[in-house]
Amino acid sequence: MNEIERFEAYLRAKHQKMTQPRRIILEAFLSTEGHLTAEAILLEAKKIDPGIGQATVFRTIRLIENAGLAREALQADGARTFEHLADHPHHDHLRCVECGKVIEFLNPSIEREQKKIFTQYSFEPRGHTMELLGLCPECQAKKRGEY
Amino acid sequence: MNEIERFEAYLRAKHQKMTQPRRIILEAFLSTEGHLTAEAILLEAKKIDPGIGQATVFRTIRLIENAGLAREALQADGARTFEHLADHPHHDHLRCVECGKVIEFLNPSIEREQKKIFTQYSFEPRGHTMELLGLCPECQAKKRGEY
DNA sequence: AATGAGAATGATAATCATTATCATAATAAT
DNA sequence: ATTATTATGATAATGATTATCATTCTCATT
Ligand SMILES: [Mn+2]
Ligand SMILES: [Mn+2]
Ligand SMILES: [Zn+2]
Ligand SMILES: [Zn+2]
Repeated sequence: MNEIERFEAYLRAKHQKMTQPRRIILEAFLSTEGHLTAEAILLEAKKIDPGIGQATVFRTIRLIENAGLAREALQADGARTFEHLADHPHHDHLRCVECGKVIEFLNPSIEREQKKIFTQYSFEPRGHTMELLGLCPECQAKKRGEY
Repeated sequence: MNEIERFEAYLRAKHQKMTQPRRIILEAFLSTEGHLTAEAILLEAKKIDPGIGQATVFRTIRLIENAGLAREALQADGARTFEHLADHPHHDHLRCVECGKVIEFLNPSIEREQKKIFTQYSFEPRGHTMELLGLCPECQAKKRGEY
């Protein structure tokens, strides 16, 4: 079952409707990689149909998220960003505080410890966010005056 | 050196001034525990001096943060929250997605692995955020119908 | 203690991302 | 095809944070 089909199944289960705008927004979103802002998704969707409204993008992103096809990536400054999960297993982020570069990684040992913490406090796991913040090698060089 | 003195030293180093509002806001902030929103800090500060303006609270929080006396706690919904670091070593958070309850913890093994990741990618560490999200025991009980 | 340049304050307006509203249009079950 | 229901998009509203700016406060210097 592909992403579109999964989205349709989700909507059916919720007695909601699959529509042209929703299909277009999902396609636009899936067509890109990385962390997208609602505005970026709107721009991409408008390439397919210029009539798409941004309210619909906000609404549809939430649907896609609830359908389990996307997750919110830790928001940088102003706007929230989202990343889709197609062919993209769980990972966390290492971000450069200077240039914003993002490296995705997965550390099994950390994931294991996190599970232990849920167990220790009898919490039912629902997810986690983790972002490591640092200065990337390039920005370190710039700081040193190597232009 | 206590918190107020550290704040004064920070301001002096930056050629900025210690003022009555700044002192009051810092005191109000320090007088509480937990994760405070700017508005909550304003309310606390107004108990000391009702004339304090909320713009000054926003400005002063940022100063306090840059002085290394506070950090932003992962924002829940709308408003950012801050927690002071006095007598409060580094920790991460386990939050209930239902009732918002927060448990603070520190896992040395995770901290160690995070350092390794910085090293692996040659990033100069600047910090990290981590929040585990789950359902607390009480909210699990409620979900089961035990009211 | 008085001065004065620079910095800070607080009231208010401005931003900007996200939500709410609502009249109109699209969807899907019958 | 009918129709009850839901979705859309334009627009206004919201709410947290920032910017503006005339007035007031600080503090190094006299
Ligand atoms: Mn990612
Ligand atoms: Mn905390
Ligand atoms: Zn960088
Ligand atoms: Zn709970």
